[in-house]
Amino acid sequence: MKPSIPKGTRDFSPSQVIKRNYIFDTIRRVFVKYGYQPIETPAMENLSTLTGKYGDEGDKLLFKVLNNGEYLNKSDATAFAEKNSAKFTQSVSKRGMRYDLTVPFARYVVMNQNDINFPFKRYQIQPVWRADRPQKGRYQEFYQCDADVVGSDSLMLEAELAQIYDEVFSLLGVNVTIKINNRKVLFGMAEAAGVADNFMAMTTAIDKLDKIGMEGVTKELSARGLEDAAIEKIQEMLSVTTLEPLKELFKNSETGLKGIEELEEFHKYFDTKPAANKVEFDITLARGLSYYTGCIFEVKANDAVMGSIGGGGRYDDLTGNFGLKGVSGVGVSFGAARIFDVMEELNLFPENIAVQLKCLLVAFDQPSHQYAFSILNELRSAGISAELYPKPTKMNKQMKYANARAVPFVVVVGSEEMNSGNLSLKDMISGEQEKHTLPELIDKFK
RNA sequence: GUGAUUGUAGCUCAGUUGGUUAGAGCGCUGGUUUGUGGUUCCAGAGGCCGCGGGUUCGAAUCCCGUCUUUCACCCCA
Repeated sequence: MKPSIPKGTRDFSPSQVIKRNYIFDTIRRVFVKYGYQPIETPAMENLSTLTGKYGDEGDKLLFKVLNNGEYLNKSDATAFAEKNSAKFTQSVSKRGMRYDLTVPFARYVVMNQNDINFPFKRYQIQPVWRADRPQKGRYQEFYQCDADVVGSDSLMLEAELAQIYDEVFSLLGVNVTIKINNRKVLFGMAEAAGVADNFMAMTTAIDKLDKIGMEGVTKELSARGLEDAAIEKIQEMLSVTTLEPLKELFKNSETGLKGIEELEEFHKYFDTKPAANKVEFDITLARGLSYYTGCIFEVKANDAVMGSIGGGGRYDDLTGNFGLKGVSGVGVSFGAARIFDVMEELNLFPENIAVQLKCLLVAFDQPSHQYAFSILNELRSAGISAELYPKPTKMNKQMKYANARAVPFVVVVGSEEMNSGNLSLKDMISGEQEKHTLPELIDKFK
């Protein structure tokens, strides 16, 4: 059979994993510095944990795991006859692949609430799965790197998370704009326009502003049943780029004013330290995930065409779904695959991270091969990443292998070297060769 | 889920209006050389032409289905 992998999934070669780990390590270091602790959760969750948390669209994108055993005995024959896939699926699948890291985290918090010391700051770097059609920068399996805090509603945490974004992306060398808005501001906008009932329709429409333009948004809003007068009011508010003018517009919306207050509070904390990247209020930022209730974030790369490479926000009642009320949470997520693509496109990976092997030993014959193995042991004992070609075959072949491995140095060992103890060190870039004793070599490689 | 698009050697791709044993470059293997690679020279291996069906004397080529690729929409990291 011809080997293949499922659509939307990828293999990662050594150099890709090394680059990806470079991103992960950078993110992890910053998370730890800000006091976040690691947890991991299973790839599979009970479907009941996942469904209903991401909206109808999200539910459709959940990967379901077929039950084991004689699952057809217990299946819903009526639903099958009616060709009701959703209902039938319920009867043959009780587990699903996790769709993000936030909902499993909320589940974890509720299950472990007695052992957790609140506020609880955790980070998590694991893959998630979505049954989406693959596209540019979209896969069915991808890594998320999340940091969340639960058990405090302090706006200081929003500021801290924005600082994490700023610090990670400046370490990686990616210029970004951190966009911030507040769901309460969006609700205030709906109230001010008199369309509070159509809040969700309004937010999904204006979220597309940068893509389809004001004209497209107008069309979309009127298609969703909004009155012309309301649309006009919304358009007026969408052109606002600062908080001040909104205060007058929101004078009858308690929620809207609260949103403005929260954003101001955020800035009181955040502005105490200069940031490397721009943090920008964007009233058109809406975000699809329906569990957000307060501040929302989105990060876009300035120098590459790519969807958002990070997002997050505050969710006041995510644990409420699992029976723990009154625990507020806020978190951010990094899209590792997209960050990878952006860094690749802009050539931002450091040159030397892919080269881990310091030197390759090659031997001419069997006695010198064994002697070279003892040299290899010495180098490794000194903490140097080294390798010996497994057989003393033709030099041509061994050198070709060295090239393919992109190793910077080759140590050539033959009877001459074995007798004198002076080893031939070949610089694979310049092609030059010189003799060194073992201690000299160790010194050079360190 | 909707609309397009792609599939031929390990990789990148040719393959004429349907016509005999399907080609190239790179890579790979062996030889040449031989105490030295990123530069030769010679030889060789490797293809259910994505998969299934159909039209035809004859299909890589035309038709249908299916899977896959890429892209846009929906949605989203």
